[in-house]
Amino acid sequence: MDEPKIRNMEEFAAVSGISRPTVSKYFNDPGSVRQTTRNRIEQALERYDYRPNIYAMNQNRRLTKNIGIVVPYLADPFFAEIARNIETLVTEAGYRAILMSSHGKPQQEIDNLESLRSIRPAGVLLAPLGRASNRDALAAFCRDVPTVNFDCNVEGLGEAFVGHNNEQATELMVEYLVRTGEPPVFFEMRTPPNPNANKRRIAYVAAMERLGHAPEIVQIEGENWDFEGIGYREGARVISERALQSNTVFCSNDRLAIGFLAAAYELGLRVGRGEGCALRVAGHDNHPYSRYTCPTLTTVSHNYGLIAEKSVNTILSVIAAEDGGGERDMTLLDGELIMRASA
Amino acid sequence: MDEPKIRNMEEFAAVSGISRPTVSKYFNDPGSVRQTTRNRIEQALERYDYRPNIYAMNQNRRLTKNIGIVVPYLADPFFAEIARNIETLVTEAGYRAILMSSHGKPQQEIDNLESLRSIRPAGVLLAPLGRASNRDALAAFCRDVPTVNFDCNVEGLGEAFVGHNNEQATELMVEYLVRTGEPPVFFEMRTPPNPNANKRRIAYVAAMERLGHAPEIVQIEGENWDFEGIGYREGARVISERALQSNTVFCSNDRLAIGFLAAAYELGLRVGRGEGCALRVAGHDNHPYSRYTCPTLTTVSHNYGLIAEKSVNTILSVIAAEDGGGERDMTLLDGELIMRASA
DNA sequence: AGATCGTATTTACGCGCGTAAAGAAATGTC
DNA sequence: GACATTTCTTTACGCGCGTAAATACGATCT
Repeated sequence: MDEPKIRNMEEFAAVSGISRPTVSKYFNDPGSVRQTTRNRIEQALERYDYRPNIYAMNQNRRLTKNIGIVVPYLADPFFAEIARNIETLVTEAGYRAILMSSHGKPQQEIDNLESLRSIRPAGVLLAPLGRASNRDALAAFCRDVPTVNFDCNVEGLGEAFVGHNNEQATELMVEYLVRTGEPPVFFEMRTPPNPNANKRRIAYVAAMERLGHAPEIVQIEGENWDFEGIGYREGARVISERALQSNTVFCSNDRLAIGFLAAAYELGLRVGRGEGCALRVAGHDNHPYSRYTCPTLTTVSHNYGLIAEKSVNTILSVIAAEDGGGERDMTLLDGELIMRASA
Repeated sequence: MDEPKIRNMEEFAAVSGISRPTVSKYFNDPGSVRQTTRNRIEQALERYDYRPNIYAMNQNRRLTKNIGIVVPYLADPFFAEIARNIETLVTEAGYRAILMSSHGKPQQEIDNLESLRSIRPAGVLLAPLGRASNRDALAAFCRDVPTVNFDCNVEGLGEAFVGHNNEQATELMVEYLVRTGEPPVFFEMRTPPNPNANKRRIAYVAAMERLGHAPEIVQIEGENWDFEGIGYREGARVISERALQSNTVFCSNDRLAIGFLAAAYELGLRVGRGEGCALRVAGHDNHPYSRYTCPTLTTVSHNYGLIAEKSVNTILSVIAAEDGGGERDMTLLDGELIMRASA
């Protein structure tokens, strides 16, 4: 890096011996200029410290190089993990990732999208809150900005949906639990914030009936995203009231299961599949903390990597296609049984 | 909202009956125009859907309204929680928060700062990785951009530091543990990624000596940010090798403790302070998951709210002051003992 | 009523870059 | 070597807004 500070593309073009429009072309797509000129530019880039002004660029470009990522709750390591995967892929594709969390609040979700709208992103990857989401506002946003919906499906939202195959995954677990012990009861919130929960309940019922067992569902109260707290409180209640019709509990998600396990521990119930165990508990999601529960949690894993990859590829191709045309395609990725100690 | 789309500030100024420069002034600071003109602008704002182009604004403004937030590891709910607090305050102050995670990787930390630099933020709130950070690169960034360093102190970095009082907090816990049972051994990583760990070890030694006990430190191997995994693996080793000189273990942080508790559970050790318990385990941080461990984790809490508040206030005043002048001031916020079941 | 002060308006320029058009130069083809 | 083709240069304009300077206006005060 030399001393003379480069102030703008004009000056940089001068020192690299190339015209400004060509330099501009290079920055928009390095492959669009001849190899020899590209070399000259890149040599100059090593000698001088210059980067195009991002605001001036985006002001005039029809499409920015920004991709928004909106998740419902970043303090949940599950979403943090998916977001991390997506962010990496987005960056590798040469885009700038803007990560936003709705913190479980519908208004924040709207605000995030409005904020994104003002930076004119090329595309957005959106994991909606679900039940609490303002559908109309989301739909209005998706009409204006290319959007791929992931994790939590909202009918008709965005150009595509990429998510977890709740049916397959639930069936996998039910089958396993039935095969290895008492048929499970299903433990969930009465009004889950996320529609995945509904899919899982329905799949549970279907799987149980298919296997010739009567489905039993325990629906607990709780309104917010403090799933562990809800699982703990209601788990303790359900256990002490002996409201469980089976010694096997299939929680709608790992966070509820984490709370449930804490409650079981506190009440002195031994959880696991060996003798001497009073209860089997299973979860769903393969949450980052599920391997450190006591006992470690048997669960069904999302395919984190593939969900991220497919989501990013989809939004990139939508951006490249420039039209919102075509069907809204849906991709469901299969889950995998993670056998640990709790069931 | 009426039909005629407003395309720019010129048109908006026309329909609101105010000159464009005055409208510009309004958007930069609504309080800087007369009440009557302000009313007229805000009336027009309700009738027409207009927002200034963010890129054109930032291109010319000397200072943008962006504030960067960089944390070492967002998949850690501890940082997610602090980030959430900070983000909220930044937004309330009328700034746009740009949240970035270094994912535990020094190169990513540099990349984040470089990326931030290109959007010319008014200020940055930086929680560095710590030991692995590239000090020179961070320092170079802080020379150019007003920065407040938080959580993990790097000597001389930024205009100020806001963080947790590790000395006070550690002493609090040591005193409690000594008072209620056997003096604790200190369980930590030999080469912790974060300098807070060093402060805690030193404070532990000092507190033990002050109370007339010989400090005992167990240093375990492990290089990355998978603290639970390290605590689990090494906790299991230490327990089975009977390498602990006390029945009381004070873990350097909650994530290690979470792993340790999982190991103890698996090995059949009962943790807690009642009779029949083989071990007491304490942590440090009041990690969001520490209330759901088995048993629930006794720990020392950060003052999340105050750390966020003080950090944001500091960066705002640095931005307002426009100079990097003055001392680098340090704020340490006291921790609070969180008594739960594990110790 | 005139003087005074705080605001608003008018005019004008600049920011750094995208992009279009026309012509020049380099490259590839036979 | 002549030609077609690709790529670069030159020139020029526009994007939407910040901001400065000079001027005009209105409210307030004496």
